[in-house]
Amino acid sequence: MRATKARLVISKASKGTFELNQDAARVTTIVPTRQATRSDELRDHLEEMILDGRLAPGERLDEMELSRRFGLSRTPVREAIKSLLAIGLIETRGRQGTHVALLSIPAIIEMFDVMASLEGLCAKLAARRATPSERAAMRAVHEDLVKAYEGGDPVAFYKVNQQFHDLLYEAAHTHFIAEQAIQLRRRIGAYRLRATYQPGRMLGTLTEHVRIMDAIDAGDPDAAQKAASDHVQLLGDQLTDFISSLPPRMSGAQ
Amino acid sequence: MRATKARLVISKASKGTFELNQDAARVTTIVPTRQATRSDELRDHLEEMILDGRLAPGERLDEMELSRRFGLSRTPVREAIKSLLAIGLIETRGRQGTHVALLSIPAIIEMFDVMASLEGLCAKLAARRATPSERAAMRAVHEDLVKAYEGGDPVAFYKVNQQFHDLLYEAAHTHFIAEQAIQLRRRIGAYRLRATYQPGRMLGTLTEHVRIMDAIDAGDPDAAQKAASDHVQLLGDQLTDFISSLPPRMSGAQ
DNA sequence: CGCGTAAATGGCGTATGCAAAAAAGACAAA
DNA sequence: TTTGTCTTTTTTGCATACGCCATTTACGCG
Repeated sequence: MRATKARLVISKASKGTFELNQDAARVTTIVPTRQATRSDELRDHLEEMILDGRLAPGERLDEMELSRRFGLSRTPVREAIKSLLAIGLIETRGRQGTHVALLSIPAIIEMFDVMASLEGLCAKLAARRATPSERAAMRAVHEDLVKAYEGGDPVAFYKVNQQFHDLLYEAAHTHFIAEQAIQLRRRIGAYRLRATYQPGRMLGTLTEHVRIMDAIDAGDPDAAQKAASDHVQLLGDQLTDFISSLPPRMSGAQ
Repeated sequence: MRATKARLVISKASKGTFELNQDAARVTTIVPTRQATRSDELRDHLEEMILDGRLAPGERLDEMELSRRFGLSRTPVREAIKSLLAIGLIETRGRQGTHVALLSIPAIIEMFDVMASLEGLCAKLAARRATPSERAAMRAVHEDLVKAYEGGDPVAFYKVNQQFHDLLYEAAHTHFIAEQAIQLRRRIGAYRLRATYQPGRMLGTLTEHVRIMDAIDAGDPDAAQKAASDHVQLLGDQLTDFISSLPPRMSGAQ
């Protein structure tokens, strides 16, 4: 198989380019983002598949099958798998191949605990550090979220909601914490999406977001921390209630 | 280079065996732990080298050099690197190879913030869940810690202190949170050791530990959470003060 | 003497082949 | 029927080879 063979373009082409980092009006630094390798693309693609449920928890990831399916050799496949292994999204069971990680319900609860802490930290910092434009951006996205709610589109709601939280991380001006939060969000993303469908959750989200934004605007770090933490905790509670109510076979959790 | 060539046994031989998981008196599940591959060994070894400073922040990791040095081909080296990349211990700068991650001071501060949250969560859970024997074990290790303090041995103190925190995680009966805490502790471990040498830190640690244990014994989750969180936060504050006081060249942080 | 362009070199990403180990299956014996 | 062992097959782990890209260096031209 040579380079002439049709190469599958796996995911978004947002990589392999340059990011223009316009700090001030004058300086324009060019940060060369490493162009995505096939291994990177596959990793992102697999991650996406896991998160949106195309790869169910427990499902097997066969190296050769993936090679065939995506038209590359086993080497990049193995490297992608190694990455996902290190994050904890997948796990190896002896010699029986690698499988999408199964999350126990206690583990999910713990994850939401941690997530709540992280979001709380971000909100606390945002209350101290957010610029006026960042606050405005959050309000603006919140308007979008209201629209998505009124439109009754859970998927759009889920996406816009994610934007809101991204803005929160940005407003906190953190690097490590935001990174951890995003990584954790990925791990529980598959479950989190389901929570959106819970009755009353979308409306609850809206009011909770307002509470967070108000605290940030008021410059009250403690209130912001509590508001954000509670927000995530409520989500987690509702989700775990939901999962617990399902028959074990359907829950996707062992 | 064939298998006959002398193979470097890199690290602890704790893997490649079976773990007996005796749940009750009757059931004995056997969890086959995958035997450590060369890639895994190298990953652990590199991680150790990074943490104890043999690989300095910013130092380059050359694939071929590592292959030569450890007597294996580039493939397992690359896989080990991929794993460390995913964790964030190393990073790739453009096309110039991979380097040990440089931690900025703000990043270190954030890490201690997160660490404080995680420890707080564990303490909170421990206050609710710790068994009498677990509480007793913490007291016992604390006695060792006092002895290490009286003996004036910072390295021993550091190690026993780590034991204490491990016991805290255990008493919390968590899996995910403890895992996260340990992983994070590894990332800031190199800096944390230095904090032990700060004047008054060892004594402070002792009194703070007592506060944590008292809260746990009293069954007061909130007090335990705050005590543990404050404990880590104090450590972090003192450490960042110390690092900030160093000339930039010596700090190991950019 | 400086700058731009082209060749060279070093390193990285990917493909492929081989060997070993473990799981699965078949067959025989108790 | 069940169990134990041997064989087969599947799959993983590692080594090696090759092509490409980027950086660097050297040479020529202005």
